[in-house]
Amino acid sequence: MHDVSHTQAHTQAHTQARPQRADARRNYARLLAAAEAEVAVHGAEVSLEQVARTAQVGSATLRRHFPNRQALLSAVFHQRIEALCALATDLATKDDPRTALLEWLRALAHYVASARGMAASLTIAESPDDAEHCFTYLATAADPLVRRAAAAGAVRADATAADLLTVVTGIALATEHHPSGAAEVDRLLTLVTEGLSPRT
Amino acid sequence: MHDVSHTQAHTQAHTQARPQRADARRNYARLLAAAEAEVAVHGAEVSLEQVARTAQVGSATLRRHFPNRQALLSAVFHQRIEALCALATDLATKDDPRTALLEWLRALAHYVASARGMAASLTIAESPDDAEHCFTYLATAADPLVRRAAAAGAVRADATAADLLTVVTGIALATEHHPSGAAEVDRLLTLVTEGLSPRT
DNA sequence: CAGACAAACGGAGGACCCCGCCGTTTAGGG
DNA sequence: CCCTAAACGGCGGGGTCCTCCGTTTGTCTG
Repeated sequence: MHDVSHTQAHTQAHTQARPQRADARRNYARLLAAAEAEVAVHGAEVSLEQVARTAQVGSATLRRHFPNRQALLSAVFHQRIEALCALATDLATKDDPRTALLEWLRALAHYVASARGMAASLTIAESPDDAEHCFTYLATAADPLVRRAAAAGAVRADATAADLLTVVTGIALATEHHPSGAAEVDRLLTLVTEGLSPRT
Repeated sequence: MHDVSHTQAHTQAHTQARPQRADARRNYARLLAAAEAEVAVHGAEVSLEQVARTAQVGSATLRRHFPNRQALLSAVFHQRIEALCALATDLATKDDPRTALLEWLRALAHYVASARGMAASLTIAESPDDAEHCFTYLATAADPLVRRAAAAGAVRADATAADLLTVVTGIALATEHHPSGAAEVDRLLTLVTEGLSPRT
């Protein structure tokens, strides 16, 4: 199935010994580098034409490697997503459940606030079959962390990893155009973890 | 000066308070009606051309009445904003501080979740001089409510009305493309008001 | 080493959008 | 009934997204 080439192209930034031509690999790398630079400046609504131009590549080539905007964004943020997943599995073994979860949430907030467009890319579900969608990827990685915290009574039992993810990305989205920036995100995160108005 | 409808007064207060020509008023009304319909379908990223087309009006006429996208969105959501402000002042006198605030937050969440594009329009600060920007408008209206709750110890002292507003709109933004919709927003709101992980 | 063939490329072009300009229409006061 | 300023809207330039399609080029094979 043609999906093989796509999956390979997107997620396999590390292992690429596949039936792909050398020039294709080269262009993929140029596109990814250009996309990182452009997204860092313009966020998730970056002009795809501009990315192709920066990479000195035809616009059709970009679309061949990344069929839609979300695919490009996923690739751009893939390393950061991976790092967060690794941190989640790491924290799941150490520390006490509550501080582990909080530390992870804070790391997530930091990433999402500092990388322009990352929060937006976590909310968009563009392709119907997004088994590899960044959001679910992160959610499944964080799930054990949340379950463990729930078991210890550190979070409400009905709170899922997806919920926490949604709240954090939401805060980032709402503060993105906001000048104060990352500091604001951190403040709001503590606000919601402690509770806006907890029952006495 | 302010004899005209509220919606009109809001957008045109700073440009001109003079009596408009009859055709201008008529076109304004048509544009607003068209915008409400289109925004309800396509959200905040609605095509301005499409709005003008639906209103059977030239695109320049739209730009004359609404100099930028945010102005149009502000007008579209003005009634809802007004209603929320009225509710805020109403609740500020009745009920106990905490339930009053919570009720208002819930009402806000409901509005923002049901009206497509409203959350987005609350985050965008397009024009530099937006003293009448919807967000600040709402924030000042909610401020007494928050202060009263803070005085009663129902919210953290460092939480401002703008903070609560940001959190709620953020949740709405993060769940907008999400199929589950308004129910999800409500769930997440209780989650953050109670606290994701309050200290024991 | 020299084809051959599929993989990959990139330009062109259509559809749409935002935006400003500017000539034309028309409402409404004198 | 005019006259003027307010209001209108068409047009064109520049941009993006996206698709098609002819051309180049890597790579595999004989």
